[in-house]
Amino acid sequence: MATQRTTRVDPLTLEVVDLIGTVVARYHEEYEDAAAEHALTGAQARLLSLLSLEPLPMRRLAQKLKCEPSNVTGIVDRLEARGLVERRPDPSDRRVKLAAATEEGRRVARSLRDALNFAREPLAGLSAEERLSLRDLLQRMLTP
Amino acid sequence: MATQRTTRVDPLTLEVVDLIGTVVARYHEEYEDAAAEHALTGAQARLLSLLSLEPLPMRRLAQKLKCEPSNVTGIVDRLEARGLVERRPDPSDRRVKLAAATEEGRRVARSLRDALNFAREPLAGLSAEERLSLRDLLQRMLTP
DNA sequence: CTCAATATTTCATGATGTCAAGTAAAGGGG
DNA sequence: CCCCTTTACTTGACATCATGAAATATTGAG
Repeated sequence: MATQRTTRVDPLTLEVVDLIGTVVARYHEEYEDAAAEHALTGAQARLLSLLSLEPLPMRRLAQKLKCEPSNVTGIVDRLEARGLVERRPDPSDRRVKLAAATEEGRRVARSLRDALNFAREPLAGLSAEERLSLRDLLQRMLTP
Repeated sequence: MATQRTTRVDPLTLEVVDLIGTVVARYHEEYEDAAAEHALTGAQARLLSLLSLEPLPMRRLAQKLKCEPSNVTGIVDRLEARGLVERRPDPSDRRVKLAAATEEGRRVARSLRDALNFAREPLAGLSAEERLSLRDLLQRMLTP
């Protein structure tokens, strides 16, 4: 009874899983740090990045962030109080409010993105061929 | 002035960065889901997983979780209230409190780990050779 | 027009996180 | 031995994030 379940998974897979865990931890740390340098929380930075591409209804934001709409209300409130985001009426549906990044908001989002790209320079240590290989492996991992 | 900064980064690198972002999002989602199935939050699951290996002083937990010690107090409080973790005195230093997983806590941690390994099965779609290749690429990415 | 469905907000609640202040113990220098 | 600084942990106050339930406004179907 209670045979060792760990023996079912080969060591190489465990090693790769562990490495991915490390990548995830590193990524998050850098994201939070970059956000903090702009006096933003992680959630605020993610929302602002989404809005820097295009205005979105509150409901769509909640779907993209995988959280409740009532939560989005608070995050947008705080960004709006700082002049980074504004609410606009949707001409085609008066129930809907479109959240949109202001000029200042887009500026901050751009700066944030640059900081992140800089932080991710570790990729530069890989040759073009290796990056191609990494891209293919990640793609196959994500679309089974 | 203000030359396009995006032109400095090649499209392949951006693509890989984007894929990593997707992996990170997927990983987090699955981790939170697995934790929620055990009625744990992400933070509680991470802390319990650490303690399932060995008891640790509160201070070390804060370092591992990259947060303030006062925060760890609350998380351990909640896990202790559910009988998954207990505080023990450190014989060699009476200031220190060692947090340790209980028998039940270790059981939950084991179940959580199995659920995660199951969720990460996408790796199974890669051949041993490909997993080796992925391991090497990730390692080189992480240790520049 | 009526009524169910949808979009958003508000409120209550809990978890997480920070910071500052407090308590207790360790450890060094006189 | 007695200060005095440092260290470990807890407590309290506060902000953010997250959920769920209830309220409001609007849409759109019958």
